[in-house]
Amino acid sequence: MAQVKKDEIRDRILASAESLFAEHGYVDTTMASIAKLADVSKSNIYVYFGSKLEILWAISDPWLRERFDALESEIAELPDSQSRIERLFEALWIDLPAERNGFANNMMQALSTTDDSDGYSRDLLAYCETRISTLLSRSLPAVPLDVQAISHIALMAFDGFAIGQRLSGGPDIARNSVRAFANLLHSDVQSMH
Amino acid sequence: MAQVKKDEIRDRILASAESLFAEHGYVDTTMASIAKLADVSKSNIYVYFGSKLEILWAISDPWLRERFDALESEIAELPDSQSRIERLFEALWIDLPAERNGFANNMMQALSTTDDSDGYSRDLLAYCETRISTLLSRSLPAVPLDVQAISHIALMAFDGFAIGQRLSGGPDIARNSVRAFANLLHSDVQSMH
DNA sequence: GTCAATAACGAATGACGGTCGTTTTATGGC
DNA sequence: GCCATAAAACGACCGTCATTCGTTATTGAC
Repeated sequence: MAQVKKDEIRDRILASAESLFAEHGYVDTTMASIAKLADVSKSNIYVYFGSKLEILWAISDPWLRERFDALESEIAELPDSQSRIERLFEALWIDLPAERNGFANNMMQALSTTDDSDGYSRDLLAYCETRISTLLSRSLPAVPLDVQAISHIALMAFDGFAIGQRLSGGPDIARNSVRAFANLLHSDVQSMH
Repeated sequence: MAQVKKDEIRDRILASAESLFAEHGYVDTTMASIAKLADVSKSNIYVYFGSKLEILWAISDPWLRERFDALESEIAELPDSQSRIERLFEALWIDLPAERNGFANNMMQALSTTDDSDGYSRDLLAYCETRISTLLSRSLPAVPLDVQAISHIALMAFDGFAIGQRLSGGPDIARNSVRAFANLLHSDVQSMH
């Protein structure tokens, strides 16, 4: 009995925001620029999304889920424990933080400035941690150690790598970290046999 | 030959900002409120500091250095490797992120939103990583593993714990992470003997 | 005491996220 | 096909904030 929200407009807003967030970062992207690129009035964006932050999560959520799905398939193909673990942390600490011009850093901007009032963030992070736990369990030949705690550390470090992406000294350090951590886990599990 | 900057004014500005950042967080603290509490005009703050961000670093820098000094003394007193390592990660992942109402999160806000143009951040982070490396080397009974890489991971995870402080599920998870990681390192080094 | 450099100030300025009042448009009942 | 209406869409506007500007007041050297 009235006009109805169009998926196409919603998608245009998301595509516009995604592109601009990736290029300039979350804080340096204005609602005006999102509106302009989407060819929609600024105020109309608020018909589709409650806030700028909500747009960010609407982009981040499916992106992360998709990346974890892809990673799960990829890891399942790998033959041995060592390579599975290494691939897991490589994806989490190198590939994901670098993807789409460091898009993950936008999530860190949001997480660090948000006042927890968004249930969003907590849920999404919890989801990620669960996925990491599953991947880790499947990657190891045996599961003697506290997988949940290790997964938590891995996720916390992901935050750091996401932020550090444009700062900390190049990809070499990250690569060493991946190798060192994988070795640590691997040798620990080995020693239990 | 002219009026001169007064240390007392500078200190008042820093004290005011420190208190407000701790209470409301970096983004929710306004220059106006800093000025008011310091009993200084807003514009005069810019005589002493180039920007709001510069104030944050002027507070963070000595704070971190002092905390590392204190931690170093504290760890030196501990009798065995296991307790030294645990204390190190407890300080880094629990105490420091919680201190002063989550002040470390303000640094994360700054790091994630800054455009690297500040050499500040990079230097300070490098400094922290060096301190962690030293502490880690001194805590372990032997140093077979890649201490630098492990320190890097520890610092990256610090970022995550600093952000997660107000989000992630309570202190229990962090405490488990500390224990799990300490065990991991400890048993790894042990196995080398 | 005078001079010049600059600390200190109050009043702008420009951007930004978000809201408001109004207009336009799609839709379902007739 | 037409009307009533709810909601999408819009442009103007608001409040807030970091930062800058033009001016005044203070200081130390001579």
